Amino acid sequence: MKHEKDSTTEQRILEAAEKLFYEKGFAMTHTTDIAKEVGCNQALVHYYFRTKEKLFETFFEGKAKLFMSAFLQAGNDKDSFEEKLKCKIEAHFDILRLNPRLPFLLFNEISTNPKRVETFKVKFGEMPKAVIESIRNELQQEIEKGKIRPVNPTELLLSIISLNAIMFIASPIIKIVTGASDKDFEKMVERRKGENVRIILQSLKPEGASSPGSAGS
Amino acid sequence: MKHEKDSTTEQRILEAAEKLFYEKGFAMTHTTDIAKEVGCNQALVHYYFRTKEKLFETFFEGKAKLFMSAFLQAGNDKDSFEEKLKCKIEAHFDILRLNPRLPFLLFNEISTNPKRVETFKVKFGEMPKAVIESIRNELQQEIEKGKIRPVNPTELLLSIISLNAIMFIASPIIKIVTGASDKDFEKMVERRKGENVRIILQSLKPEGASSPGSAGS
DNA sequence: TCTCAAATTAATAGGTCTATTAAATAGACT
DNA sequence: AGTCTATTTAATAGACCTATTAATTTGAGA
Repeated sequence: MKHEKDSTTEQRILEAAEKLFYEKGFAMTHTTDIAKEVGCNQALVHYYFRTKEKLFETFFEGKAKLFMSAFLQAGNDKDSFEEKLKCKIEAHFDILRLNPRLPFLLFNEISTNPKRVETFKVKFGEMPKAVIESIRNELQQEIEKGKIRPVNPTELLLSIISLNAIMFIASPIIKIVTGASDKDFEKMVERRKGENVRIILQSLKPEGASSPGSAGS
Repeated sequence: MKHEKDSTTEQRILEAAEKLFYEKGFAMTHTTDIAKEVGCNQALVHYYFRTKEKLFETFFEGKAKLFMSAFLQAGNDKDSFEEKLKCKIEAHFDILRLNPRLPFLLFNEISTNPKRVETFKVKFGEMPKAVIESIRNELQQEIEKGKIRPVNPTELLLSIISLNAIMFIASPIIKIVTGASDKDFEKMVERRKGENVRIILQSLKPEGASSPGSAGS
């Protein structure tokens, strides 16, 4: 009677599935591929996860939470608003760096598969709202002090997520366009992290701060 | 003998394919689906496009160029650098608004299918480089005048693309998180266009422009 | 009307993928 | 050793998908 959780085979199947789902998406990954990757019989994949759909959901749910987790914890010990925000941005960026295919997969599955939307709603729950409210609070204080211009927290969050995610979503195109090697690209990624912090912080500054030319409307 | 280009059927098949490829991606769209969408026999799809692969490439190539086209034409008649840039950003944004699934598809296919990378290289050719060089020129002049801080044109382009694309890539998540209706979302999109211009322009301002607090590193 | 090519369809070969089934294996416990 | 359960495999049913083929329809021109 052997049934320890995370024993070996089940775990290894899930890991192989993760790798392949990341690489090729749901539709292009077959249970046979997964079995081959693990080196086991294809029926085993179904033995443990019943259907490919369920296997994918296990994987998907596991990853979904990771995505925004950075915004909740990081930087709460820091004093200044800017430091806190910087920490959150960087923490999020680092999570994505460790899971470069994650944002893509998230957007992909939610866009193409109505089922995922439900999963996402249920599993994500109120987390994003909590994140947004927490940011709204912080923002409010700074806005009242006149240190930053009025900003919608949702939009701020979107800006951060988009700037952070894009390096990883667009990496193949970036490599093509710039002709960067993997090592070059790694450097670009690191640079980009700082750049994103700068862009965000600078975008928060109040109006009329050294505006050149006639930047009308 | 009937062989006018863009007659009807071939066109309609391509359009149906576009719709479905956008919605469900390459792998999840079947030639039978396309035929059903058109209301014709499935063999017709193959009659006109030989293989599903070729059909997709026709579609893909057609769309790929659209993506960056905005940066080449728009705003070249404007005087100030800021106006020019604003035009380009907005033109690009508007293209995406008309083709909301385009950025996603582009990233998706290039990421998951090595074949696409080649197609992209060949068909895109030097276009992105031309765009980048053109921007580099404009930037250089402004940087020398001290009106903006030193910025890598590639990174600027990436920032613009990412900010513009994200509304459309992430729209399902945004709708879930914010609970926005389609109409609300449409407003958000419009707002976002202006916001992106502002973020980009502000991010270009030189250092030390009304920096609040101790914005160290 | 007759002819011929293009357009369209019905039918199906051939391949692949998921999921199930039944049988074989291994390991713990008696 | 013998039993029992969990694990693993081989085999295959059943769907479904792409692509091809051969036959049918359509329409334009001789």
